[in-house]
Amino acid sequence: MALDRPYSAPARKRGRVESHIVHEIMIRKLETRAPLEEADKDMIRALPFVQREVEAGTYLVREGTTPQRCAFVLSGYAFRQKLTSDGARQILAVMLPGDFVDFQNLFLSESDHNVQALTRTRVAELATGDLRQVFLASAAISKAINTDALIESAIFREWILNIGRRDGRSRIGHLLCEFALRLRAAGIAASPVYEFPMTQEQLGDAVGLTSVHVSRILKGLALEGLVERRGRFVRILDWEGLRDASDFNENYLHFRQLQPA
Amino acid sequence: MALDRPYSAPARKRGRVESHIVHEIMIRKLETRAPLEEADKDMIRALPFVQREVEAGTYLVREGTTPQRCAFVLSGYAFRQKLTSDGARQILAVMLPGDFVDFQNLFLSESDHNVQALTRTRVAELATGDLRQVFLASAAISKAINTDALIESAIFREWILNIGRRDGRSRIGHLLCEFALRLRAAGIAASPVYEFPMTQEQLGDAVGLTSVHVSRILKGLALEGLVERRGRFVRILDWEGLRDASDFNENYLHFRQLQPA
DNA sequence: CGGTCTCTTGAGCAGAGTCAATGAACGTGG
DNA sequence: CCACGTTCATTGACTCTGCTCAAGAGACCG
Repeated sequence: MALDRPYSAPARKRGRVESHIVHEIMIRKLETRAPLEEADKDMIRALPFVQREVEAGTYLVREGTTPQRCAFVLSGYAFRQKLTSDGARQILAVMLPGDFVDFQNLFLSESDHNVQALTRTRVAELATGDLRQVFLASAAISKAINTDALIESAIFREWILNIGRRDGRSRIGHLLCEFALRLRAAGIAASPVYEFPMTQEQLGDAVGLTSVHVSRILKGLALEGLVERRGRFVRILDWEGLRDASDFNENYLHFRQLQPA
Repeated sequence: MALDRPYSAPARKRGRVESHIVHEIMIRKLETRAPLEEADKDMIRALPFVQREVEAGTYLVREGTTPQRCAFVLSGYAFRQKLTSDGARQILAVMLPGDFVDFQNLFLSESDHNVQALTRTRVAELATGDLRQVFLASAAISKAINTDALIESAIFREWILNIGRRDGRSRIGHLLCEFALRLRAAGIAASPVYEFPMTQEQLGDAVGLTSVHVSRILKGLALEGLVERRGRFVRILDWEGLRDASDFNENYLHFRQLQPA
């Protein structure tokens, strides 16, 4: 499989994000999860990191290992993945620019799944130990990190429902709706009608279908005028129609998740 | 459906756990997630709670509401659940005695799923606001709560893999293996070979199958000598055999999850 | 411009669903 | 303590969604 590249892919120089900007992007992300004081922000600004660009397929976390670094996605996409013993792959989550990859492992000794780059991806890597320290040192940051992990959990739950109880057409549509809204929330796409680079095999691995069946479903959705297909990109044409066809309700994404007091 | 009882089922008096014991049980649970200082334990001991026993089917959390109380399971079982628009139910998680029900909603304003009692269940209910306060006041407690939520996330991920990429027989077997180990870890069953009270419809809703098909699969597993069936209980007879047939690997349960430093 | 991925399409198959009817188990009230 | 109603489990017959296998066509990249 083309996605099985070794861990240390060559870092690239181009596209590098200015160092102090990286910290501000991280802070902006955490502030969407919980309000931060200036002192909290300074703790984030003090975190050292290494920036690198990795090829599609590069492993960022391997199942069974203890992650020493936590990547923060600057550009490109990454995904969580796990295999059955007979080699079937299930994609568990997709991470967009502005997502921290490894809050899920922050206090667990061994990762229970793999994380790979979906496309060529630029990440800033923090030391997991540093992250644990700021978690323990600041109540506001621990709240933000915890909230972020809880929102990812909410998405896991919706995926269980999606895969367990919806038919193929709804599953695919639901996934596309989710990406559209998350891309918009991350400031990557201006409208909910957008496109996303994933092969049909990857789409299938994310919703528990084969690539052959995904191809047929996408063809059907295109014939209905709901989506448009161009290579490994899918574009949503009719947001309302796709949302209705997919039983999609955005509540689980918790865009307005801050609890009252 | 018999499970649709109103929120406030009558509380019962019998089986009541002595009040100070409840706090110690909570502390013991949190200590399996992170070490606590005496000061942390005292904060837990200071938390007021209400004890009540609810019938099977009673809702502990409703989707779309803001939970004001967080239940802690003293005896019996509870489960998370979510419905599609055409009424199909997916069970997302099962909670055992010693589990906190609502860390998943601690910092989210609206619950994205329902929680119901699976059997008659005794719970201690804490005020969500109190819990948030101790989270913010103690780094050790916030670490314990966060770790607990991360382990539940790890189980969500495994369920996505289970439902998305395993056949019916493995799905059911996998679920039974998981319960066996979690029951043992919770000190409820002495060996991994134990039984669990769930109807076949509930089993099906947990793994994305119909009750009819679950019935056929259980019959098959019984014929193979892997499990024994008695009414709504299933008992594992051949642990090794079932584990192999189910592609089960306990790593995702993170029984030894405490990270080094 | 050749090789490798990816996508498409057909044909046949099978795992799981649906519908329906019967039987067993259980809890409760008379 | 028995009768009854309800819930749960079982089984058969039939259907269908989604899988497998396979071949060929694009598309993309170096």
